[in-house]
Amino acid sequence: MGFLVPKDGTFDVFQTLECGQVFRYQKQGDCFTVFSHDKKCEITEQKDSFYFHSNNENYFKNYFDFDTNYDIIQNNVQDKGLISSAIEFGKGIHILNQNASEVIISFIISSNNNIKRIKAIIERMCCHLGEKKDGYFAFPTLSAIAEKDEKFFSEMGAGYRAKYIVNSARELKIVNFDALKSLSTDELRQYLTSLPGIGRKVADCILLFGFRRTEVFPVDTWIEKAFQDELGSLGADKMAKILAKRYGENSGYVQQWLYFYKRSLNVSRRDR
DNA sequence: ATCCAGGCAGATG
DNA sequence: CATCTGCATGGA
Repeated sequence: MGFLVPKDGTFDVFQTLECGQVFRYQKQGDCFTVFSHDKKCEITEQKDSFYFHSNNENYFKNYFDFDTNYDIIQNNVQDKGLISSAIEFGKGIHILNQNASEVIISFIISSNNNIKRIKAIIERMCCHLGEKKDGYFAFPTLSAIAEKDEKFFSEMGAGYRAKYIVNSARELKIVNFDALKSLSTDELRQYLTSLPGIGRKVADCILLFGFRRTEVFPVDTWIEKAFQDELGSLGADKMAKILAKRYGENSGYVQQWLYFYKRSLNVSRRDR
């Protein structure tokens, strides 16, 4: 139950998992374990290939997005300077094809929070509320979340976001996600921002990571600082519109390269 | 002790 | 429309 991906420079498991798009993974030595919804995958780095081991091989072949040609995208982004440095630094990043409801709940938790704590909150939620699998817990379903109350998620450490998690889940559990996927990006952003705890930035992360809308450019505190010299102190919202227009369909990729680059230079390795 | 972390909601000009 | 403030929590 496994497959090999050769190290040809177009994919790197460390960069892909550490670039901030996913929170539910672990690293032990040269082995990564990733969880998506109710599924698990172990990735071992070998001399000249990555070995993927899972009971859901096809799911993770799609999850890790091996059908996108990242060389072409990188060549199409012709910026010099900062962007090209960021691409060189993170050229093995793939944008994952994640479970949409997991992304929504995870990024509600992410707001005004740090990655280490986001991961801990999500892990506790899975242990207490997720379906028990063989040796791990699934991400909680929207229905399971909706049955709990605000106090429960406060006890998970979610802070003031506890009520956002419950109330958004209670709305989302009756939503047809196939219908959401058929909406335009602007329509889908408008719907997402109507949910409690979801503003422009969280919505853009959900659009990119949960619905693969690569024409959005999420602007968080790191990205905002990276562009303040050039664009000044607009708000994050205006900056997101300007950058999405500038980079078009490549926005999401450029954003990930930049985020990973800037954050890696400023965050110690222990803070993960 | 103050600031910051993948910001948002609500109140007020 | 824009700007301002409070907010849970924990690490630096």
